[in-house]
Amino acid sequence: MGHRERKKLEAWRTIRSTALRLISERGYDAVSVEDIAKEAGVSRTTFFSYFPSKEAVAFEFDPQELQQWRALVDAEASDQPLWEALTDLFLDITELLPEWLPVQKRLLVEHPGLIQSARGTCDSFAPDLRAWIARRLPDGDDLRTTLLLNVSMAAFITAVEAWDPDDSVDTLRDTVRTCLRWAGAGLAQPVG
Amino acid sequence: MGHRERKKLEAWRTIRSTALRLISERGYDAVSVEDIAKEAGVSRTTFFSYFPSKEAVAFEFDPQELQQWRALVDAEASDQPLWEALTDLFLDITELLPEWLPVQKRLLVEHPGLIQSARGTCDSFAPDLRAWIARRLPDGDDLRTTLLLNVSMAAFITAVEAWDPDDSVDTLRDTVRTCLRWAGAGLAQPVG
DNA sequence: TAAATACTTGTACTCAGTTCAGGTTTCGGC
DNA sequence: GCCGAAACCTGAACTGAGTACAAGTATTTA
Repeated sequence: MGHRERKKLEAWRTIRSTALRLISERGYDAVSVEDIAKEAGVSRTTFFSYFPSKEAVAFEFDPQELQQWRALVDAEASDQPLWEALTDLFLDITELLPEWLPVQKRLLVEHPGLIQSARGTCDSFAPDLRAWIARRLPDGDDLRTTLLLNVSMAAFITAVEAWDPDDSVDTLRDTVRTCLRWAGAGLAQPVG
Repeated sequence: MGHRERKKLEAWRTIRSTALRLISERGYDAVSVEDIAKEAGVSRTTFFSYFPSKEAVAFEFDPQELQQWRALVDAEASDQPLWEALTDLFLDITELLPEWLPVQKRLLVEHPGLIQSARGTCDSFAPDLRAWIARRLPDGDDLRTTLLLNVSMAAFITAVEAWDPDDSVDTLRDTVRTCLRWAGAGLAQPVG
């Protein structure tokens, strides 16, 4: 990892942590992009070269962690059934972001309007997941692929929504497992 | 329906149709709120008293149609199993918005960034649907209720995403039925 | 060391969204 | 029909997000 790349990641993390700290302290609306940039020792222009929007800075994935997760997806070659393997990939995601997750969740609780952009976070890993599902499904059934992707994400998001950030991340993982299991078993059935 | 209420609905519809027309003609980014307001014969301030944002004007439900759908939900008392009844409620939604749906879908195809706010449209009926589900589920199982809501919406959205706006709305309905059936049967199972 | 390339910065701009004070329209009671 | 209250519309002025760009600085490669 060259000097340049290292500095870039460092800057990314400085901006993100500064942003989440300020927002936790003062609330989302009371913090401007200019505040964040100034506090992170960077210009407003540079802020927008790292993050496409103010909302993104709160929810986007750490580039390195995302890369690690992508490697896991590519390497996934277990003999588990599709849905179980998919569940594990979502559990992997929760492993990658234990640091900021409680802060982000608290932010969401206080500011429900941000849920939309929090969901947008999924866009960063959805394409990889979609390709992975398509690979494991018989010949190009696009509708089924998209449905598996969207429904599994919905189950995942449901678990995150239901999770109390004051509880441990393990609690979240249990809920993720439950939601994915229920969705996999079929929601038309009574609880089983 | 008093004079006041009627005028308000009329203004709402004028603004919406003007907005969708201009956006179809020139593209989303090339139309400003000021353009829409001017063309609709109303002030910018008034625009924002009808719609919370520029994105909302393209996707929000017609208040009257939403009210009609709510009446359907409240009246729903068939002896169908939960998941079938839920499917019908989603099909009812597609019945309410045949007029603008193709335009909206074309807008989404050309401008994928708007998908987030299109999903936000669901927020207008989600609470009603949630209450309906909770009523039909054994004692306050919040997690299960939310999961049913989120997964059924995900299946619905999948169908809309997969739908080609040049096809008939009946095609969309078929896809909605398919997606809901698959999700209800359990996605861990092979296609059935 | 020098040229090419990537990154940062300040400036200036557009436009979404909010606030507010004042004017206009509609409504209910008489 | 008349009048006061309430709802509604409007223009003006403001904040702050996001973009474009030209000039400067650091990094890489040869």
